[in-house]
Amino acid sequence: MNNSRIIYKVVRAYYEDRLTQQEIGNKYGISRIKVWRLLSKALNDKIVEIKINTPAETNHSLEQQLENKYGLKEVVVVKTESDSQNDVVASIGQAGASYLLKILEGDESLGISWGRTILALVNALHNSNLPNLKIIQMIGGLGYPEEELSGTELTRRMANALNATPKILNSPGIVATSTTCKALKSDPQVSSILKMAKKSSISLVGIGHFSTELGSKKLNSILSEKDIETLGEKGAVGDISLRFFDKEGQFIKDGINKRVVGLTIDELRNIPRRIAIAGGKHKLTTIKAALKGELINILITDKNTAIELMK
Amino acid sequence: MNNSRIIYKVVRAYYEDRLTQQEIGNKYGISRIKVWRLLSKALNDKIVEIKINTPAETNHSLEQQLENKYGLKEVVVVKTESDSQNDVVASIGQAGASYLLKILEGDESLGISWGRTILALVNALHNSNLPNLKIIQMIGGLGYPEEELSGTELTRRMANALNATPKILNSPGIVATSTTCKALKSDPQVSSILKMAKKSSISLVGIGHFSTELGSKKLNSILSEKDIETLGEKGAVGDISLRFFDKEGQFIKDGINKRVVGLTIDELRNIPRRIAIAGGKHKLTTIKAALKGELINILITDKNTAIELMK
DNA sequence: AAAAAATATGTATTTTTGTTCAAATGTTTT
DNA sequence: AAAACATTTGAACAAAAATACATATTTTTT
Repeated sequence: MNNSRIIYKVVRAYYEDRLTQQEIGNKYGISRIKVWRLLSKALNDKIVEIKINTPAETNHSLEQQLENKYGLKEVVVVKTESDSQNDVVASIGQAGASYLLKILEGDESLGISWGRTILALVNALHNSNLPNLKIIQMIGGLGYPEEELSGTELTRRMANALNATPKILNSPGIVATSTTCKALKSDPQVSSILKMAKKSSISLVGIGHFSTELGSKKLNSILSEKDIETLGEKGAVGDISLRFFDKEGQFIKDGINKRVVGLTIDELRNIPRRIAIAGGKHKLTTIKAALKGELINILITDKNTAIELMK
Repeated sequence: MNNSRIIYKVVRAYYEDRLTQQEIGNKYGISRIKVWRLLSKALNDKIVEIKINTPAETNHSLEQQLENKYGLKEVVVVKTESDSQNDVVASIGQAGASYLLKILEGDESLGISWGRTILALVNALHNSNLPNLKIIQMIGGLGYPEEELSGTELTRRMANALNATPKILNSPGIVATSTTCKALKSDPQVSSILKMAKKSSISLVGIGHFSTELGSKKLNSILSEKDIETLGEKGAVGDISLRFFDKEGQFIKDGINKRVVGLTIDELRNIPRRIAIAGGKHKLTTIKAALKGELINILITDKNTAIELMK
């Protein structure tokens, strides 16, 4: 057998099956020393890579200050490498993943929304084994389904990583007319998931930034121009699972609410532990609003945002 | 010192600095056996993770058939796990990364475009050390600059991973008027980068799929509706670095070409080694067209696409 | 505060891994 | 085809890591 093929078998046997070099040698009929040489080569050629997961450094005093100021159950403040949106998202995603793994008991329901930050969290999750945990998609599909960050994909991937059960909401997140929406909501498949979502003990959401300008690309492809206009006029600054609110965190009443397939704002607010994961400069006003409206009670954010929130 | 802090020091010392457990024990004043226990714990708690990079399996006979049929310099055909766009992109990205590392001599210029597939490639790159390599951004910034897949970000990240020199094109990829475009192109900063790009010995591009329908979201946010309409009328099926072509791979002449800050189609075609990385069902026609027009001469794709291309 | 239980630590021993060196095999040059 | 050179191989040894077991320390319970 060719070296280049056997090296992968050896590497697997050593690191995954935890056999000794001698055992591997016997198994494949090569000398122990050759096994060792293949393993060295693998390390050298980066066929195996060793990754050290340094935990995000947190800032305890800021966390407590924020908890007190806004009356939150828990706050996680991570120091970020740089202020670039990419870094911030990756860091809070990682911190969010650790936090989640820490608090999950294994026998509960977790409703999740969607977005870049949640994607980062999912990417940072280590594999775990929580077979009695349900991951529930709280909002219908948004964006393009082939995208990594579609709610469905995120739900599936998260459930996969945790070895939990995914509960997929088989519906678009927002539809053209309230009639369609009603019809969907009365569909047994959809309604059963929404019922479950409503009873979740924990929710995990991103906080969407709203602006009538370009730049809020996320929404541009989802909402019509007219929707954006009316929401803007009514003072929307952001959304959680497509429920929009103004800068005081007050819910915005609008026809759009009758076209969203997902939990209502009250149902969202009724979930006992509501984790939001959001950070970055441009989200400051929106996060503040969500806190004021008590839409969430657990916040995972970056240090800069935390400092600004304390001002 | 607290366990939870020292464990990271120990892990670093062991895996990064390659000290023995005894040496680490002496260094931090703890017993060798305790060092061992910390290391076990680290492994258990996934503070260290061991990643095995299985190379993408390739299909040699298909590769050769494609090389012959289309007269290509080289073809890489990867087997993918599933047909989902995510999987395909990740797999060809990985294969592209290996291919690139294999062919790079270390003393050349590599022009790159942008897109999801190139992002996947960059993500799959191992760190390397090619200080004499230049990574040149061939097309101005597109999409939202804070996005991971902006050309600038990709160029920077790739250069970073390879320890090469990034050459950033400080300009939008497409502008509103040909006058602006001319002005930009005459800017010394921009023109010097474009000159370098033109002389690259290798180019690495994605193949953009064009359609007048929704779904081609990539372009929707970049081109105006009018642009899309006229391109559609002229039979555009795709683009490479925003140079559009029809289903025969023939370049589409249109006013839009005077508004693109990037290499011209001829300049692109003059680069000796033109690597395209693209796959997935919906890109079939577009890839075929690019091959017919000899816009590329090296192709990295997935098995399904390869089979379809052979029909 | 004493007893019980759980957790942490260290010594001694066994097992596994890493290194050296000389012989064997393969490759290139003349 | 022989010589010169490079590469691969495995036995023997040295070094390091893993385990078992006994003891000490801390935490929890009574």
